[in-house]
Amino acid sequence: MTRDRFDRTRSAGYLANHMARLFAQRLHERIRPLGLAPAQFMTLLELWDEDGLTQRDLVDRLDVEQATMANTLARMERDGLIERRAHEADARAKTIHLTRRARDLRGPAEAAAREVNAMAMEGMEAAERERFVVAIGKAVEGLKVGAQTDR
Amino acid sequence: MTRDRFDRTRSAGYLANHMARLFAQRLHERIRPLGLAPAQFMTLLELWDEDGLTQRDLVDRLDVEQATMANTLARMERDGLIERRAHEADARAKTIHLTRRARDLRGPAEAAAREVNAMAMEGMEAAERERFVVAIGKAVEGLKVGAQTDR
DNA sequence: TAGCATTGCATAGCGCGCTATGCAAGTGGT
DNA sequence: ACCACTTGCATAGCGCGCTATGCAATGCTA
Repeated sequence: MTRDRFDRTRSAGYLANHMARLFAQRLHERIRPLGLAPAQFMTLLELWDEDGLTQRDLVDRLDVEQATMANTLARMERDGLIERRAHEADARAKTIHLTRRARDLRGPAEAAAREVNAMAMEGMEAAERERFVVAIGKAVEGLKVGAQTDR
Repeated sequence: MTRDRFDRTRSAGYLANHMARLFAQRLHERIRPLGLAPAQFMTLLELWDEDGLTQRDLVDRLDVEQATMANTLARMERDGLIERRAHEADARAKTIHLTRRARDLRGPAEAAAREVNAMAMEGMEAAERERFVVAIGKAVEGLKVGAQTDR
């Protein structure tokens, strides 16, 4: 018996990838004039809320690998968005602090992100948007559970 | 007046990025044993359906940049998944053909993808899953419309 | 307190998005 | 036939995911 052909246009995974690429493109073209890239914006969202976090804190909150965050922070430091200072109690760690420049970008950058979110959900009613966000959350949970736990 | 704080856990764009990373991770860990990476699998989905496409065809169907596809195809050729032959009518173009090895991977690779999709939608009812896929489609449309058209 | 495991971070290497370029081959208009 | 425009592809360079390593600082425990 022949299996159904795999239809990428109905595959949640394929669609999720496509959607995420488009989100990143629309966001990037709007925040590039500010000197920002998507992962930097994501990182700033945390730091705008709470300054002085460690790399470890950011890794935990944003769910990326430590090496990924290390590189993103290196680019942000290079671009004058953050400074790293010695941690008070732990000589291994460093605390991350925003520069004036980074602080000033909050308004325009968040506005850009809201704009992109609005574009994406333009064709949905309020209740539909709500369900959409909830559903993505469920998918995230389902996919997290399946992570390799054996390390 | 102070704007609402931007809450990433309720931002469609942030969630979309997170979900897509998780989808890619789960898929990759399942198809890595087959010698495949996610973008290669995506490309194979088209070629399993129709062999002998050109790079241009793949770019149009999968909505990635030409340069991205060129690199993905180079890796696939290096890994013995495809061969490129001279196009019959156009000396600039090449047609892409699957190797035996690539053809044989269809079953296990598609099974892996179905498995990951199932994980993601485990916590949803049938109707909810349907709405989810439809909603992602709407988001894709909304985000595509906003693409820079001025080139 | 000496020794070992854990933790925080950096770095190398690779997949895969993107933009920007460049070249050769095809096409259309005069 | 010629020239300009377009089209198909390759390449360089960069952002940002990932795994795998390595090192120094910390913590735990015998």
